[in-house]
Formats: sequence, structure tokens, C-alpha cells
Amino acid sequence: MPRRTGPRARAAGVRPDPYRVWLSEIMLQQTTVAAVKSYFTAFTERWPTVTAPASARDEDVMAAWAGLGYYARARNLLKCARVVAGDYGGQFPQDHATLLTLPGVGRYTAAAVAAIAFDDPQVVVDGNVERVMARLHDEHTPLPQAKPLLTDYAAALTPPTRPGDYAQAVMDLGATICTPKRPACGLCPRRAPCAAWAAGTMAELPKKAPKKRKPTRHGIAYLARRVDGAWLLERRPDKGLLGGMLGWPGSDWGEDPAEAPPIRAEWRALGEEARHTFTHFHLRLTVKTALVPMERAPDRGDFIEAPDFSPADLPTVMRKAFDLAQGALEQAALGWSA
DNA sequence: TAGACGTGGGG
DNA sequence: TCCCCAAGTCT
Repeated sequence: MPRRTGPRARAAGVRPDPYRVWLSEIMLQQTTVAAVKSYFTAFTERWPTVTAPASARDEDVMAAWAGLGYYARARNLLKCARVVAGDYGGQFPQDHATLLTLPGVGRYTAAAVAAIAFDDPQVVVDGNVERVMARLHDEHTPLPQAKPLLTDYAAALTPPTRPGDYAQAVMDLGATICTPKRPACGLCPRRAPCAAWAAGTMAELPKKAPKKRKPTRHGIAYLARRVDGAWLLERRPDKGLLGGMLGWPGSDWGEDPAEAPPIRAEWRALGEEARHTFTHFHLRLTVKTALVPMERAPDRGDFIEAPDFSPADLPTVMRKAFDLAQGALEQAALGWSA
């Protein structure tokens, strides 16, 4: 993965594979290197070139993305791979403006791919770069208002040569030394010209608009296990939260959700709720389980045979519900509860 | 354009 | 146990 191996891992002048650069930048959006690493390895081993995910089944790619979050990235990854495979002969466009037209590729990613994969000196501005620029210039204007100014600062520093190495270097600096909290200024190669260091304000920059509190929503998830071990699951619609992902059929998520069992059964609620926090709300999920006979047909969802089901294919909130149910089953089997 | 959109780790 | 935070894009 380019960002982790770093510029020094490559011989000067050798351009990294645009597909791998694009894939890693998509995965790294709002996500740490540590979280991305195993996913990047799994993706590139299974789908080594952009034509591979382009011809993959949606469900396989969504399952491989499960747990990484922001699932619109995976849906757009599929769209983008198919555009590149279909409209560009399997070769990523090199032009920044054309990159920007690809699904899931915004200003940051287009600039990063152009700079890192194609040696084009585009101005790469992510959260790390914003922080580094705010500190170098002791800029106290809060984000996102300060973004244009910080981009100007970044542009003034972007070199005409080796822009990819430069971009990765600044982002690495932000990730490892010029960190959000307790920056390691003693190790910083740009301490001398840093205005925030001179002013002693580095730890409070960049300023940001205050965050809003998250409301708590409630919901019910229904985990039906057929006597042969199959599980009742449902593919979520492409739009919206967890779009395109597999999940347990459930109620709406809100103040006081109504029952919405997907199949007739004797439902029993677990003693403990599954708790999960999304970007903009907390969720407390009541988990209900039932054992259903072979011949009974569900009103919603489809039974997936036990060998075809892996909880790793589920988004985290759904996997938490599964883990709770499993734990309850094991406790019951061991006679720990009635 | 502000809000929607995940998750895991640190305090 | 929470609360807060972090490597964007789309609508």
C-alpha cells in the first residue's frame, strides 16, 4: 500500500500502479491505515487489476468491504471500476479533470491519484494537509471556512517534481508527527518555519466548528435460524445507511419502533441490546431470535444456507447482533441461563 | 450547502 | 461505560 510503504520504498521515477493507488486512496477516505491494511491486501490478491472488480459480483465486493464502513465507497468502487474497464479500456485516465468525473473520486482522491500514479503536480489536500498548513501558518480561521486558504498554502508548497512523493510525505508528516493531539514537534523537520510552534498554538489548530450531539435511536433485529442451520437475511437497498449490504431483517430505527417480524415464529428477545454508533446517531438494537421449521416461507428476506453464510460478510452493527445471539446460544447450551 | 454516511481506538 | 475523534464524497 503506497501510503504505508512510503516514498522511500520505491525507486525514484518508478510509477506505482494506478489501480492500487486509486484503491488505497478510496479505502483511506476517513479511515486509518491500520484499518485498511488487511482489506487492501485481500482486495488486491483477489482482484489484482481494475478489470477484476469490474466483472465481479456486487455481493462479493460488498462482502469483502464489510466492516470497513462508508459502504457508498464500495458501491462507487464497483461503478468506477466498470467505467474504467468499459469506457477507458481498463486504463485509469491520467487527467485530473477526467479522474474527477469517476464515481467516488472527489477533489482529494483525483489529486492524489494524479500526483502519486501519474506524476502530475496537483494540489493534494486531505485532513492531514489541512492540519499541517494551519499550523505552519498559525491559521486560526475554523474549518471548513479556512479550506480555500489552506488549499492556497498547500498549492504554494507543492513542488513541480516528484509531487507524489511530496504529497505522501506531507500526509505522513500529519499522520505521524504533526498529529491532531500532542504533536511531536521535537521530531518535526519543519519546526523552524512553523508559525504555530513559534506562537505555541499548534495543539489547538486547526480550529473546527463545534460538533452536534448524536441522538439515540432504537430498533429490533430479527435473527431467524432454520432447523437446518440456514439464516434469514436481507439485502439492504442501495441507497441510504448500510446500502447494498447484507443484514438482519428488522424494524425501522427511531423513537419507539413497531414490531416487524420477517417470518411467523416464536420470537424471544435477548437480555442485552446490541449497541452501535453511526456517524450521526447512536443505535440500541433489541435482538430477537427464533427457530423456524423447514417448510415455512419468510415474508421478507431469504434463507442463506449455513455453509454460504459468514458473519464477516456483515456490516459491524449486524455482526454485533449476531455475536450477541451466538453468545446467548452458547450460554444456554452450557446451562448458564434458563 | 449542510447533512448523510461507519468504524475502531483513545481518554 | 460512554464521548470524542480521524486519511472525503455525494446530494
